[in-house]
Amino acid sequence: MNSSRIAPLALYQEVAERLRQRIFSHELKPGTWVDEQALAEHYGISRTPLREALKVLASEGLVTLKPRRGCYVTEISERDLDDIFSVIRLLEGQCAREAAARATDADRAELERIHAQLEAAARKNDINGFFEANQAFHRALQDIADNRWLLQVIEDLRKVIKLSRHHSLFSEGRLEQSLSEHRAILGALLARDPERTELSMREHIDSGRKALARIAHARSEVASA
Amino acid sequence: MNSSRIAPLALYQEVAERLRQRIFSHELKPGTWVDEQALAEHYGISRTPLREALKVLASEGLVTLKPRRGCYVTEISERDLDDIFSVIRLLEGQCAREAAARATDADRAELERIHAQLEAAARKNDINGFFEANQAFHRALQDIADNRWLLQVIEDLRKVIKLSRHHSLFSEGRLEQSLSEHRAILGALLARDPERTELSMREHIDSGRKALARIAHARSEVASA
DNA sequence: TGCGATAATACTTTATCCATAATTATGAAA
DNA sequence: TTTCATAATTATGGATAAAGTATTATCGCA
Repeated sequence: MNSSRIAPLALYQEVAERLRQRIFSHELKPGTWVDEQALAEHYGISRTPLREALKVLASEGLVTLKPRRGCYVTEISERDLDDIFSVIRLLEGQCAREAAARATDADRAELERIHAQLEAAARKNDINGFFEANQAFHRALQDIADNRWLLQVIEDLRKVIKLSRHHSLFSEGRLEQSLSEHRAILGALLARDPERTELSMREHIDSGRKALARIAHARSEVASA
Repeated sequence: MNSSRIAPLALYQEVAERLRQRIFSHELKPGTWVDEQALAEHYGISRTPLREALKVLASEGLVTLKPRRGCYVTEISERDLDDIFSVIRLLEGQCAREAAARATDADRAELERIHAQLEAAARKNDINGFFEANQAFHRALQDIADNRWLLQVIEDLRKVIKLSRHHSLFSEGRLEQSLSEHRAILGALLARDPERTELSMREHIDSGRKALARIAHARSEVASA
């Protein structure tokens, strides 16, 4: 990313971003109460920008504001994950379809370049590298689809998914599976087949959900053992 | 709606709702600057809850906050409308599909009851009544689909559409057309055909977009004359 | 011993004040 | 006369303080 910021972002935005990180890293656990006063002291700021940040996070669904009761980190159930994935599947599918329909030759070349990074990371079993390239690929598709409202909605929902603890790429064999799904998506797109691109993407998302469910299942097995 | 509120909503929520109304009614026009100080005085409150309300509206996309530059009512282009409708079409389509798959007999009866109100309003050429029944129908479908994340996203996008000035039902012949589309949706749903229900809904949304475009076109004709 | 009421404490909420940054207007110089 | 620079004014963004409400704990009465 670009660390040089033209428009110096407001304090509440800075705070919102830091809180997102802490929530995603589960330093702030789902269901726990957010102590405004302690947080404000911790960051060395007053409670005003902190509260504004919490309003933003609330409308992103990351925290839940209970009037007169304070602020709690949102808890995401398996049911929620099912619901969210069923929406993302639609949206990213549409994204892929649009991208396939609109991609220029330059776009296609860029996607192939990113996919090559994905292949390379997979060969080295470099999970972080794979994760990065994966994100880049999806972001590139969104850029090509060029619909800022579609993008916005996907981003918001993806943030919520991040609340769930696990990283599906750590699931056994998930990396190889994800790679082959990406090959299918790219193949369909390069073949200029929007319909097939959309279907491949939907399968990819569905498969991501299943990987996440496997981890959750494995964890609950361990917990009850 | 239920006017008896158990949890007394916070002031910033009250303010946010009032501002939404003023934005939707175009008392606050798209593109115009929002004068915090004047608004706070107008409502007889301090700037703090007002600022919190603006943060909420900003994340709904109704206003745009420019750092150190203040707050502006979002302007929606025809391009934006195209983009937003293409997303809503997907989401409401999915909603309809899910509803068709899950509806109980009681649900079906309720939908028929609401549809009857729609027919009645159309016969009386009661645009407000039609509008209300229409909203009720879509809301009922969302309730049956029972996916709070899907619902949330649809609501947010619908709010943004409301920013555009016009009411598509005022378009010539739109009321009858909308009614017949609703008949198709209900028919498919009662026939327990999720696929056809989804397609009917998509056509309904597309047709709504076209009606809106006709109005915008007619307005620009008038303006240039 | 249990339940209810009252009081106290703590946290959310709102208001006021202050500082900083941006924009506009005016004056001077070219 | 036009442009650039500087100063002043205005609005945003942050902090602190005060008030109101909710919850919890303790005490008294049944």
